[in-house]
Amino acid sequence: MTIIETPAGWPANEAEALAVQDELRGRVVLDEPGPAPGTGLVTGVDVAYDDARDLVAAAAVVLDARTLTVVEEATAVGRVSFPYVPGLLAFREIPAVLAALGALGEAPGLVVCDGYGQAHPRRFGLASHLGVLTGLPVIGVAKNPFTFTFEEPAEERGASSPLLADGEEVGRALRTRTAVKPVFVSTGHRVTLDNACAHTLHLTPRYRVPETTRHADALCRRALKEAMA
DNA sequence: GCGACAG
DNA sequence: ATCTTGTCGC
Repeated sequence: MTIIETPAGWPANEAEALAVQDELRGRVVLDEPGPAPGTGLVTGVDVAYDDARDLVAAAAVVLDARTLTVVEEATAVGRVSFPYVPGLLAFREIPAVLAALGALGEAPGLVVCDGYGQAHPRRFGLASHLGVLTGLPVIGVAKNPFTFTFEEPAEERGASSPLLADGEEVGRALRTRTAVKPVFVSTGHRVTLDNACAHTLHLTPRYRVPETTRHADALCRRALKEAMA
């Protein structure tokens, strides 16, 4: 369990955060296919909060992409560095996520995070921001549609429908379990949307949300409780 | 202007 | 995200 340090020059308010998104947005890479699904390593990251005590805990869980077994885990705890503001989630989560990723003893491979990447009001959600700062391939799998409207995908697992913004497909509502509410996939950095959806399906052999986020979610909650005790 | 809004 | 009991289902 390492300590989270807020990066120097981290935005102190919404105006500064918006300026940072504007500045970094152009560094996103969208023309790389990304790693092949089912090969190499896949790392899930997630963050838990206790705003009353100003505490935050993050977890990074590395899985073997082929077997979906846990290969390594890392956690980090510290103080909250930004409030939750829709559209600025990255500024709240990234310091913690970077600390957890940095505590790993090996390269994370593909990173899967909760939230959006390109499917974002300014095309620079958490997954894209994390990708630009780390240089790693990153995708975002969100549990809620945020501000996007979408057509209900067919009932079968694997069915999807586009998330549109200005007529462009910035993400997909993807059914990972038959007859169950879809998840919302978008690419963050160095991965194609098709590939991001393929990865998401590989990571959901049994539950609606990816194994990576299930492990990371459980671990960061555990880390937060330990930090309080 | 008001409400909605990833986690 | 988080506050929270029981409950239906595989």
